[in-house]
Amino acid sequence: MTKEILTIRQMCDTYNVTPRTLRFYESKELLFPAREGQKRLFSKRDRARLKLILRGKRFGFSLEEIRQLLDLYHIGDQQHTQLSRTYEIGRERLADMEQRHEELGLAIDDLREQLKWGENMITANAKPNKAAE
Amino acid sequence: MTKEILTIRQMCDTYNVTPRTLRFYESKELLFPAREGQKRLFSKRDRARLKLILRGKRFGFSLEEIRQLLDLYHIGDQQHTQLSRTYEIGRERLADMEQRHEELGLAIDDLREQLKWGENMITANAKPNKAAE
DNA sequence: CACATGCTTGACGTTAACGTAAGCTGAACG
DNA sequence: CGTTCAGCTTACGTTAACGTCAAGCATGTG
Repeated sequence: MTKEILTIRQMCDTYNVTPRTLRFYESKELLFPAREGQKRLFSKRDRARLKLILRGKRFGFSLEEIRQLLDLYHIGDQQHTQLSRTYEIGRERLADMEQRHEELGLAIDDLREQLKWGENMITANAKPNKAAE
Repeated sequence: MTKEILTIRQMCDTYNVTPRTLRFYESKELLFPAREGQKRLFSKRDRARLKLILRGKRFGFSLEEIRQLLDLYHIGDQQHTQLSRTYEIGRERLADMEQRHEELGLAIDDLREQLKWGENMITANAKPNKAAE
């Protein structure tokens, strides 16, 4: 069974981030580790949130955008202040992500094409000079 | 037929960026507009590059990463200094993008699930309180 | 001609997302 | 008991990607 509670260092090693980063996320209200005296303790929920944060970052979302998404994911836990507003934000983000997903697919196709080109250029060194400026 | 050459303002209006941004990209060697006296003139190729830049940004790539990709796209035009190195970078980026594409797909599914949840919570106001800490 | 318009080049300011260094605390160890 | 270690807070530093003036040409217009 995976350990229930992790120290900051264990978190860092597990998710490959620095202590500074975790404290920073806490200061920005993306994480809410418990305290044992001074020390931060990270629960399973904190880890889930961190995973979402890191994933969001890979997609180019800002921490502020990610925070809103996190609120959405933990919609059950919070007081449902402005719940429908939060929900609305979620719909928007989802649409955005779908858009990006599609664009990214196209970009990948493009790049693949381009790399085929490059392959030719390397194996054969033919450069037909298609068109002058 | 779309106009061949655009001024900086026309570029800005077309692609919804500021002059500062275009000059900045030039200073970073992402764009190479021609000059008529002092003034910058943006060709079709510049526009293509700008489109790629903006697309790359949406995927969370840094300008430096994007510059490398652009080099790749214009691999035919450049002197092929370190051509195979450039090619290699392209392969890496491609793999990276494929990875993100997949992750993004998963994230979208997750978020969709989550939003179903939220929908329940709004229509019916039932909150079963699944598990205590 | 005066002046507005559009573009130019500096150069300093700003925000996000941390990095880094200084100095304090509390448990643990020889 | 001294110190080593892990973690804490406070605070200034840094980088990327522009924003925001300031001041200077060129060109057209009343």
